Amino acid sequence: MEQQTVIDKFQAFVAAEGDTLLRLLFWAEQAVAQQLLAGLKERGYDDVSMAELRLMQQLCLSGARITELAERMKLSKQAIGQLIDSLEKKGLVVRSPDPEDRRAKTISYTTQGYQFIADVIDATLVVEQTISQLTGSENYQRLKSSLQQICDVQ
Amino acid sequence: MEQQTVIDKFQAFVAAEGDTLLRLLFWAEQAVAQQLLAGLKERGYDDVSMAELRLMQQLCLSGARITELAERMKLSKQAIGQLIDSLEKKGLVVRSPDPEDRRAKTISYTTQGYQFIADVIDATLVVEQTISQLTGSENYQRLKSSLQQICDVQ
DNA sequence: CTCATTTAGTCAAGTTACTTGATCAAATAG
DNA sequence: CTATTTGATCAAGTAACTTGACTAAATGAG
Repeated sequence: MEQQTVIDKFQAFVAAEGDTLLRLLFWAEQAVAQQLLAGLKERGYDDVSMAELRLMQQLCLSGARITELAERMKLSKQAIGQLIDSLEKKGLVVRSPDPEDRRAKTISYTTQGYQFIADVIDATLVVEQTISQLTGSENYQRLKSSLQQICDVQ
Repeated sequence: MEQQTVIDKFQAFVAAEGDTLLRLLFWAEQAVAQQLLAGLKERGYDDVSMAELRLMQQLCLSGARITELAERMKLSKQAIGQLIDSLEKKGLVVRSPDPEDRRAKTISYTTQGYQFIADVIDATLVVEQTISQLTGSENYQRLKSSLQQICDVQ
């Protein structure tokens, strides 16, 4: 009976507050990722994983060295190296020697990789517009800025 | 130069719209998960993974049979079975024969599992309160309901 | 009632997305 | 100029899944 109250407590919490923030974030991310992957499939890409996609995006936004990518994505250099291997095999990126540091390598898009990223942006715009219409654009802006605030804490 | 415009386009999008919704969801979830795991560590739990934690929560909210848990969590029955194995080894749940169906098994918390879930609820409340103060409680409610809307589409 | 089918769960093996530890060569600091 | 740090890689291990094959129990149709 002490035990039952614990479950009751949680269920009452869920009833009152709606689902847990963490669960909502998890499922919302799953849903949006699914929509984006579907959009990419329509555009002819069906063998790129979310991990690879995240790296392709990060490559747009920050430096092109493995060490920097690892820092930004909060992963080990080895993890990034493996993802680069995979993207290289798929013909989306290439490693080339860094002119400023002979230990380092610069990661850059192939022509095919640029096309891919263009399609990702396109598909992303569609997904974001759909969701903006769903929530209302005012709520959508607020949603994004609240999420940004949560990220900024770390 | 055609290629450069693609990156420019994305960077312009990011500059104008803030980060991508998907990236924000990803990083926000990471941040909140980290806070919750830290809270659980303070309460003496340091060997429970997020996958296990999600299952422990789901067990509160819906039926206790592997098949139903698999449906709710959108995972295979085998995946749930493996997580149950692991949670059983940690002493948090037990399998017992289902009285209504001799093929089936009922998953229930051990005493230790109930205590764990009570601590999860406690830690969750702290995390949610912290974030609610960060965003403002009005924004926080809007955030949750927008996320719920996004989840409901699927 | 019986036989065919579906359903609940498990076993085994494979994949993805990571991790840690060791190593090597190049850069940098004292 | 030597000692240390840094950028990347090799190798091996783990977590969190997946698919496919299987068993036993439930169900439904004739």
